[in-house]
Amino acid sequence: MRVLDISEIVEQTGLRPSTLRYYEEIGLIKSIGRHGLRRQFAPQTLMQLSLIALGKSAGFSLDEIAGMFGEDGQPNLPRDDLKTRADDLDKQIHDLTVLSKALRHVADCPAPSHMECPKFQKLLRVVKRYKRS
Amino acid sequence: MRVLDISEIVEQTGLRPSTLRYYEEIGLIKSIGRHGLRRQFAPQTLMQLSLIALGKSAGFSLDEIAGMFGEDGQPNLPRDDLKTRADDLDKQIHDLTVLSKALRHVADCPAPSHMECPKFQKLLRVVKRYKRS
DNA sequence: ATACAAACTCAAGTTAACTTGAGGTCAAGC
DNA sequence: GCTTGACCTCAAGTTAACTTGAGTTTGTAT
Repeated sequence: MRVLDISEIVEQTGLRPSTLRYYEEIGLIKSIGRHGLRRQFAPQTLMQLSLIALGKSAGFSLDEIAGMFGEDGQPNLPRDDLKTRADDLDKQIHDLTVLSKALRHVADCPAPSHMECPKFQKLLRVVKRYKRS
Repeated sequence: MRVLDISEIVEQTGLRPSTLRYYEEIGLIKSIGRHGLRRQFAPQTLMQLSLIALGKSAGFSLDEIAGMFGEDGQPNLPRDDLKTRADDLDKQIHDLTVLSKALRHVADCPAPSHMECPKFQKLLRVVKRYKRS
């Protein structure tokens, strides 16, 4: 199993070295050993970093993400938690879709001010109803 | 036009008073006057706060959101900016959708460890290809 | 053997978005 | 007219997620 230098990880992920060291410090990833001072990473780490990036973009905190990996670095979560998280995500996706549509509409709306546009007002009402639930 | 006390805003939005004062401090919202010491808000503020919440959940910073309102508190953005933002959102929606699907799949997957599941591996590859673009 | 680039450590600094706390003020009810 | 509770101000503290910087240590190339 090939080992990766921190610079290779940097290159492949676009993350900064300081970020990787920080991730290791908080236990989010682990280096597999050292070559002199230099950290060596397992190739699997790249996959972990993909998942971490994905999780972050989904709005999870690093702490939460850390909880999604087992001691071995393999993804590991009880099924119910996973479903709950997926539900949260779907909710967020719905939010974002509303917002995206709102923005696109506003961009094309001929009404002099957005608040005068009935479609925009309707979107706001939808948001409000949704947020209350 | 009725005015709203901070407590009414708190009740209707679920935000904390300190948050509202903070939002006012940074110029995100404006109070319309005072009753003694107490801030009075226009009803329109509730709509603004809806948009702010939506923007936040979409990953915008308060600074960015502040830039989306005109001096009068009406939404206000150049069309190109709006479209760019909508494109960003769609990208993020795509991300989240991938993640949601991944989570649901993992929750139901019979493979002993997730990494052994071909579907999971495919998802990771998709993520990776996507992130590179 | 020497130089050097690339890592390293460790403490301290940074930014966003709030929260907390101590002490002050006021409108309304008794 | 006095109390009280809801607000207020202002400075300082908090958390997450990193970044920066100063000084140190190598493995590799000359």
